[in-house]
Amino acid sequence: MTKSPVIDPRRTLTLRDVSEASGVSEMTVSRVLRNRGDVSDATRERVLEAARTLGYVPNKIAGALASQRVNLVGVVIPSLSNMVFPEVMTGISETLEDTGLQPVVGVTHYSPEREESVIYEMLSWRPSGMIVAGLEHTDAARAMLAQAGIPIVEVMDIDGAAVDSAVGISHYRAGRQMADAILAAGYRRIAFLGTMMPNDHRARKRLQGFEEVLSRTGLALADREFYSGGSALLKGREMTAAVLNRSPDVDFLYYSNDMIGAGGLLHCLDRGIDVPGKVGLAGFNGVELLDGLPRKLATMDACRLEIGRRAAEIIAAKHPDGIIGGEVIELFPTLQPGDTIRRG
Amino acid sequence: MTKSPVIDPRRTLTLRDVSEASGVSEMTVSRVLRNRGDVSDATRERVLEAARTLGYVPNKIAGALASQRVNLVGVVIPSLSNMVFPEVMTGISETLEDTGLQPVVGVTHYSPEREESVIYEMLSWRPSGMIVAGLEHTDAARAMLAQAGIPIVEVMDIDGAAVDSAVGISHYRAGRQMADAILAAGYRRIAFLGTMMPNDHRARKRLQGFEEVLSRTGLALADREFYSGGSALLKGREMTAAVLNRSPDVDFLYYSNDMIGAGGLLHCLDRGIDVPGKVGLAGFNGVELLDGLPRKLATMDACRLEIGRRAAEIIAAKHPDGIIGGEVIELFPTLQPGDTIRRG
DNA sequence: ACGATGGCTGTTAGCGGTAACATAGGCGAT
DNA sequence: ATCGCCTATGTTACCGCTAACAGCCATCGT
Repeated sequence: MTKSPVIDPRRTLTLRDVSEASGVSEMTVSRVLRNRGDVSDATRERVLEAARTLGYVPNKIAGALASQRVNLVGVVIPSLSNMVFPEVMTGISETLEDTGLQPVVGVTHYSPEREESVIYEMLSWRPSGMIVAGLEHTDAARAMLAQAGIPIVEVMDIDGAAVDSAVGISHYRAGRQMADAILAAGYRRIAFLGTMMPNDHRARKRLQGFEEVLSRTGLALADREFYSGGSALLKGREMTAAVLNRSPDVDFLYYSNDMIGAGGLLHCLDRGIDVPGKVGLAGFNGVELLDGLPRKLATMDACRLEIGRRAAEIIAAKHPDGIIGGEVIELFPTLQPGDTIRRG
Repeated sequence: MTKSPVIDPRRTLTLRDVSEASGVSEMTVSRVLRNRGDVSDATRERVLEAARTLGYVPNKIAGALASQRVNLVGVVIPSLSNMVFPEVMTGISETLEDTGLQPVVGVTHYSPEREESVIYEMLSWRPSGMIVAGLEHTDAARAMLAQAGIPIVEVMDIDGAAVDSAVGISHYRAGRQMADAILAAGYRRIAFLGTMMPNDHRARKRLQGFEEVLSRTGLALADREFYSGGSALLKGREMTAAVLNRSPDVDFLYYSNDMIGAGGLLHCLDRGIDVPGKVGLAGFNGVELLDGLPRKLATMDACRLEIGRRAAEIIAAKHPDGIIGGEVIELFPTLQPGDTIRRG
């Protein structure tokens, strides 16, 4: 607006302002503020002093455009409201901390279309890398990621084809493993309780692995119950009540996540049901919340922190020039039997 | 690197590529992609087709620099791992959704220094607005925010001086209100259990209000216990056990958040303590987790969703030219007595 | 027929930095 | 003194896009 030479006191400052205030060229100021190249101590002091008193904040937009370098890493996750993704974020942040890279979060609410648009939006800021939850994306999203020319890490899941790198666990195998443990403990009439969401591919894969093991033993799920939305703990209670009413003879409840599992556990204890004698329970995730429950729910930890760390390491690794990528890192969750499965 | 005229197939695309592929000027392409200005339908189609087949993703860095407009809103919060801030985020996202603005999250881990650096980092991207949790900041951070020339909204708390606008509740008053309710129910030997963190100013203010009411009635806290880190639910149990051992005659436990309150409640129920007859309990926040507990913990909701919404509305409101700002919106939490305070 | 009008497209000049190169001294070795 | 070389600083040319303005052409009223 103001093209007049009159100095607008509310105009935001530029390098030129600092340069004039300290009597050196803009380039020198730039060098001081980025700690790059040789600058004499006297000059450095003068510049820093000027920048400080003016309250100069550099414009990274201009800097990024000129240098073709952006210190941002896009992180695309389905949700922030269940404990799992925040913990992945923690792992990412920790690891990125001393690399100068900064995570930027986008949330998709489990919608593929939203995911596509979030990815598009993020790529338009030309980040140095992208971390995306899951392997399932729209074709357009996959194409954009593949073309972006930056490291891409798909996290949480490794059952499928990755665009570039991947870090996660096999949910399919996790489901099988839990089924094995449950069968080994002698349970036979097993019910599944989980989310309705058709786009929660990881829960789907766990269930698939789980059912495969059952059917190979000549069994099938005795009952199943789905939910969506609401307080997971409360939903867990309600679903459990529904299942136990409908199928009084079930002897095991397999939940797609720990939160509803915890609700189910509380319900069983309320009803005075013998856990794990009459009914066993298991969840998934290994959330620390469980530590405070009256009885420890059987679960499998999803290696969330570790996944975040490893993903960030891949992004931060300066694959100098030749972008290598294409790593797939499988982590192995451990079964935590807790107190809700009969001990062999 | 490649200054040669040879086309690098991995070079990222620019407007020029789309312009050449569709036979119109860059400017026209830009207009099509932004839906701005008049473009004939035929041209529009041709451009969109070209952009789609090439897989062009605009460079917002260049766009932002040229237009001096950035569709980002910085959101600075202490943590993602307790349910409260994600819910504020939800309110913000919802409201920003149809404004073209996009939230960018930064996490401070309750450290003022980290907060300062996160704010600096964010301002250097020249966002359209900033939403920052709390009113307590370093002098430098406050100065940067004040000088930024964009709307600033400080959220959660209104007990103090705002840089620009503020949306939140009075935690001081919330503490007083809870104390009134507890005293009214006849409890007299009251203990406080809360976080150690010196930078959780809101918990501090609640406690301050709480103690003021007690002391005005000639009472003082019968005991107090602090924690930091770890599973809040478990910590709640442990702290509660410690307090009940040390001070067997307390008749009320006031927790600084619902999560430890829930742990405390579970502990009391385990021990078969008469709640709320012998011992009453109350927390703070109104997290939906509580709905699934065996007994509903008394709490006060912190209006988190609403705070997020109102803050985003202030940012999104196109205060055309004349930046008005300076609004302070106080919300009023409601006391939810639940089942853990004796009913008068 | 003619300027006025309006729809559509192109041209020019930056936005605020940084890479790359150029330059001015100062100093020791020859 | 001459040269080379290093240190400290300045100059120039963009990065990829958009605001602002300048054309051009068909249509329209008179």
